[in-house]
Amino acid sequence: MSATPPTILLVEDEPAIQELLAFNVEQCGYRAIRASDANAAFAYISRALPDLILLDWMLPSVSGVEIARRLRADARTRNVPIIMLTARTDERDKILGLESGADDYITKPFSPRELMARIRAVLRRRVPQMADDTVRAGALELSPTTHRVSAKGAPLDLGPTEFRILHFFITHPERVYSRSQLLDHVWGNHVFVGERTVDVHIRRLRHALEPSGCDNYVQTVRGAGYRFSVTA
Amino acid sequence: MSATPPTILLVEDEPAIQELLAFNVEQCGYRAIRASDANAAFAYISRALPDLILLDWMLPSVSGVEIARRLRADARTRNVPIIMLTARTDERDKILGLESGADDYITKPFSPRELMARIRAVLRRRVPQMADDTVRAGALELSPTTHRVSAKGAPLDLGPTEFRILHFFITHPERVYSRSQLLDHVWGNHVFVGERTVDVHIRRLRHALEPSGCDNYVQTVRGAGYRFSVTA
DNA sequence: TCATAATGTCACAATACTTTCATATTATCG
DNA sequence: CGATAATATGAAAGTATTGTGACATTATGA
Repeated sequence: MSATPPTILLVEDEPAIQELLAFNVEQCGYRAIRASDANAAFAYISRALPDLILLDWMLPSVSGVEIARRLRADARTRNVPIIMLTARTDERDKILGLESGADDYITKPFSPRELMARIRAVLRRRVPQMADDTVRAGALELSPTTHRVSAKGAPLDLGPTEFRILHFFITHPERVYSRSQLLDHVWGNHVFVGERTVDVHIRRLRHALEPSGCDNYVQTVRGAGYRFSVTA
Repeated sequence: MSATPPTILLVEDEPAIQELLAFNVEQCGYRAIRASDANAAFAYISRALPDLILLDWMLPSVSGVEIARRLRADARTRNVPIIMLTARTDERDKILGLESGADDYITKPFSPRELMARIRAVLRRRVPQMADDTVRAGALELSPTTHRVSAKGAPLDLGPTEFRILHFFITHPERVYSRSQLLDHVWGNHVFVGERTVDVHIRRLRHALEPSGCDNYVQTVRGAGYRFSVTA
């Protein structure tokens, strides 16, 4: 989250604009990957999934719309957020951009501020942990920026790992995550840590939530993993 | 989803525009709920979550931006898509709208076509990510991702095997499966488990379904096996 | 550097679940 | 209607999964 900055793939053929994008993106603390055509873009994507793709509408050979369509067709890349860059402003284009599966679009010339606002907005809804918003669930309140947690207004003392687990849970409620999924999401991809370790940290998290009665938000789903839910 | 049309909550104080929105929305086959201020909106939301919220920027007392912020902060409402309706077009407004967590915005006066295209786009990208792999049969609802089962809305408590059996049944209704076929499909191929074991789990499944009266969905076909069917 | 906190791992306890088995109940057919 | 086979049911034994406390190891900060 704050340890590894979100990676943004820029697909843009004009070097000047590509440079401008990269500068702004990195200015905001994101990692920028450059690609000047569809081939380069897919080459990168096949190796690692970016957290977001900035896609130029007009590209040599394969267009941005076509790239977006292909990304949406593949299960692996289906959920990667896409922001479309376009010079046209008329209504049909907007609609096409949205219909093609882009999460948002922005028209050239764009202001850096607007670009960044859109990037943050898209990241916030697609990768909730990435946005540093204060999140709430039931009686719990967690603020990533101040790194504080409170239950019913009373401050809680959590270790770093418990904090990250709770943050992940609050931003991904109602869904069961296996131990290995939690390891991937909270610890980082493919760590060499035993799965039972998750149990222990879940236990510590529950222990910290116990005084406020919020410990039942963290639910065991036998044979499947854990689920965070405000409702029993 | 296709059985019950998506519900769209309209938060708009001007009656004329509210009516216009409702007309268009219902024209598209959605269900429109009207609210003319923040109180009415939250009153509805506290009872049931809409599939999407159309939110006017300018509202009496509590603004649309403020409403969006509150919705995004709470885990329960965090994932409800929001489209912001605004009369202003200048950049700062756009940014505020996005920062507040809106999924999209549209400026007044809007064309019905654009409005509908945006609604569809937002619904398309938001719904599939949340567990809409939920399967239904009669009064039953089962969601693999949240690992929850409910009958007539009331949550059910099932063991792992019963959960898998019910999942298999709901996705393979109206057909008789022998005990060994069930063992293959639910337990896994060629397990060394006695066939009578199936009976026991069927019994437990029925037992769990009994309070809701759904136990007769699981039917015995003497000499052949079991069949799942909503109709007696 | 030392003191302190955080982390991961293990062993064992506590549960929840599965399977089997013995027995009761029900259906089917002569 | 009775004999027989198939299914239902309850409970006990067996198995797997999860909870928990203690401890060694590794970061972190004064």
